[in-house]
Amino acid sequence: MNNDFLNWKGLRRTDPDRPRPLADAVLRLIWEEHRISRADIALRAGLSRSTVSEIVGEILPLGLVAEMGEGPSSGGRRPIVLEFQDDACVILGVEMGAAHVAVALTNLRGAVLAWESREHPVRSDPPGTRRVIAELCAKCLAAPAAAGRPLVGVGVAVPSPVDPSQPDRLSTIVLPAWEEKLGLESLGEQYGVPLFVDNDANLGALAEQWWGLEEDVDHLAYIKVATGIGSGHIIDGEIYRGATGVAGEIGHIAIDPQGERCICGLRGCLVTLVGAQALVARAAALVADYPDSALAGGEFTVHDIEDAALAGDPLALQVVCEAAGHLGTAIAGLMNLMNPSVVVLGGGFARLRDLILDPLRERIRNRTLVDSVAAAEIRFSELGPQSVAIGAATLVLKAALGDSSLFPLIESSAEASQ
Amino acid sequence: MNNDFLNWKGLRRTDPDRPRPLADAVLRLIWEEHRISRADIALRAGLSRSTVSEIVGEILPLGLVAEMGEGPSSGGRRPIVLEFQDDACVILGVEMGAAHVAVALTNLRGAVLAWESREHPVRSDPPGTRRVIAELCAKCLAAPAAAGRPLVGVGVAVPSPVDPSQPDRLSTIVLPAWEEKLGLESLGEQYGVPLFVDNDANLGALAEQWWGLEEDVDHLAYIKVATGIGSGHIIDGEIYRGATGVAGEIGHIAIDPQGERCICGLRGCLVTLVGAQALVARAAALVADYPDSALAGGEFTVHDIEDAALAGDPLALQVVCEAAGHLGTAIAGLMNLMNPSVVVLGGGFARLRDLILDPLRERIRNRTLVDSVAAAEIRFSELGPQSVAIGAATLVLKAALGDSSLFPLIESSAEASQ
DNA sequence: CATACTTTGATCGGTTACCGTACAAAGGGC
DNA sequence: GCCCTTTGTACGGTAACCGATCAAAGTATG
Repeated sequence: MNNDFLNWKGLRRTDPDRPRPLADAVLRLIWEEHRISRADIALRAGLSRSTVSEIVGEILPLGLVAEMGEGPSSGGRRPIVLEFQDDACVILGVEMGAAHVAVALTNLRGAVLAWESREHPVRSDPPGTRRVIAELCAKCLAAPAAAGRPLVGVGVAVPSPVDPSQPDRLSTIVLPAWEEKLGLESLGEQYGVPLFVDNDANLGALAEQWWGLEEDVDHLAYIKVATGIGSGHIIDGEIYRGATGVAGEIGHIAIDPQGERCICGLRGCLVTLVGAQALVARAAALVADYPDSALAGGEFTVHDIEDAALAGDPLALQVVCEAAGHLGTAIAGLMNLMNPSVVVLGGGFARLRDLILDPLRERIRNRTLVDSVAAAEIRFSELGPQSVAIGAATLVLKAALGDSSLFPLIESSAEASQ
Repeated sequence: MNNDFLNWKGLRRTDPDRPRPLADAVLRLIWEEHRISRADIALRAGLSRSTVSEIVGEILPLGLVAEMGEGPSSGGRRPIVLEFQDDACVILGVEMGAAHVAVALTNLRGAVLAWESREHPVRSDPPGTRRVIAELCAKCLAAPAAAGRPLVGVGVAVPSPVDPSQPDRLSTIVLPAWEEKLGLESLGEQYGVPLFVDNDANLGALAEQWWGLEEDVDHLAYIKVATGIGSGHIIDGEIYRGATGVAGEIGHIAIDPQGERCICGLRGCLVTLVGAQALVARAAALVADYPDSALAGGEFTVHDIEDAALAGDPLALQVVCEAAGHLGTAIAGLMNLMNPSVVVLGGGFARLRDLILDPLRERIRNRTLVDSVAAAEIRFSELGPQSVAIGAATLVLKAALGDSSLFPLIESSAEASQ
């Protein structure tokens, strides 16, 4: 509640320092529709045509929207088509993983224009990580696709909970060496753009919601199964962070009280059954029963197990299906509580796709009481390993579409208007 | 997303049919502050004094706010104190339980002015239930405290998921005899007021958030343990319903895969370990080991177990503590996923209070990985058995404070202004 | 106790951002 | 060729905010 009564039910005092309150809404509508005429804007937004004309007149010089000839007549004068210029600006999305850094340069439609990635001990080396990030960002901005295009902002995905009220503060538990400080302000200052930070799983969820689905979905869960297990949530169209920014910890949900002991001190957490180490251990334990397996006799990693499963190896399939079943139990619990309409699976484990889909679906069907919960769609990430970095860029785009003053001014906007 | 781009980040077109957009915000502020001067409103709301004066001039004749003399001077002219008239109107809150109906008549501050309750086979007898509801509502409105006070609206809590988009539709699974129709429109029409419907656990959560806590809490979970187990959630200050209105089903979360078989067809759901039947069965199974127990030799109900536990009976304590442990496991999972700042326990089981608090807290501490998750406060319902009905009334109040045109006009508003 | 300064609340003119109406341009259909 | 539509623009009107000003009624200060 606090001081937000002005926003109660969308009411808001007209902001005096920024021009025309509805301009942002119109700009966003044009973004959503890609190409739209003034008359259609008026129709869709419930504004009068005169107002829309005026607003568009103010928006055009920003260079984000251009008039692109005329559209087909529907029995009268042919409309002037306004088109959002997806490539007017670029955005940097940074992913900090546990052991790597990746940077994506995107346009205003989530398309990746440049991609840089490097292994790095992020956990233990904060200053080096900051240097690597700066370097990869510079490399991306030097790409030909970025030439002459101004930067909107930098989004950063961190492998740590992010408190909405203190975005620059990191959790001591997950990243103790960082001493609670992200320390990337200089990155934004260097380019003169704002910096946005959020949790990696949340940004994966954001990316999947914005770019991975055809339909508009307001309730989405993104589950990343790799070394660890994380999940991010979109609720009512917004990233869900919870009271202290730690929502979505699915990794330590109890699956089996008689199970293995977990690093968190308990037994039978999901990570003890589905994490990378768990899969390797399980396969090693079963290898005696499958002497013909491709994994028999030698060291192997999760990656090897996944490859073997995709090749049809019985041992790998056994391990993978068991894990999928456990994952299904956890996802069912998540669905019962959060009731998403789509669950997106990402991370290395999602490579297996059809191999794990059936055991997953069956377990979920069994464990969800209400039909409409079970009706949620289970699908795999369309963005793959880039989803988190793209999500970081999307965070910036989302902010700019909500407050168009964040968009940089574009000089050469005269040539665009035909 | 849909058509809501006008509400994107609080932007909204000025609504032409209703006067003065910010009037609602000012009215709500006065409600929040109880007593406040015009100057303080301007300060708190960031409006100019002239605007506030004008708005208050329009609000006063509604009868919801009255000038109550002057307050203390702070070095200048003494302010005129505006006071929200909590008793200007009344609200009906209806609770439909599995086997009973209860109706609360409240004022505009959640105080219960009249209370009617009756056992009734709600599940199997829709028409009879509707009659009982109408009867109890009439009884409440006939109470002296309601004399001359206009009704704002009727809120109804149903023991069934409620789809936000179709509030009048009931789930076939939970209440098959109702054939998906609530059929209470006539109740609202009879009094000429709007009808609001939501899930009972959600409304319990709403009531606890609005009236049960001293501080403002935006993330709250309400867990009701009685015959069954339900949970309702407040997220970012709003009732959380999920994509299809089924969020918060905590009862069938998996606790023990080797546990008892559940009506949902699985093993080890929370209800098989903590529900009323589960407690009775567990006590019956242990009664041989406790020949001196008050429960030995004879039939008993959950209520008896609770009473015995409160009296210090070892058998009952054993049963109750085990159940609290299981409940703690489920709550820990919920906290990891939803990250609330307060968890409120309601229902009959919450009577045990201190008896279950320790095993509950311990289990939660063990099962929550992140400190800030575990830092959530666990407390017991302050509203007790009335919480759901009060929540139903609160739903109406919340709607009216968001759209003051829902408040009825009050005739005798002249006498109030001193 | 008179004076200066504060604080509150009301009044009034000004501004902004919207609307509706009117109109010109440019099309389709009979 | 005529009439009717549709699009985009121009212009006056209006609702809802602000700032400045002022009267009323208090406190602080000499």
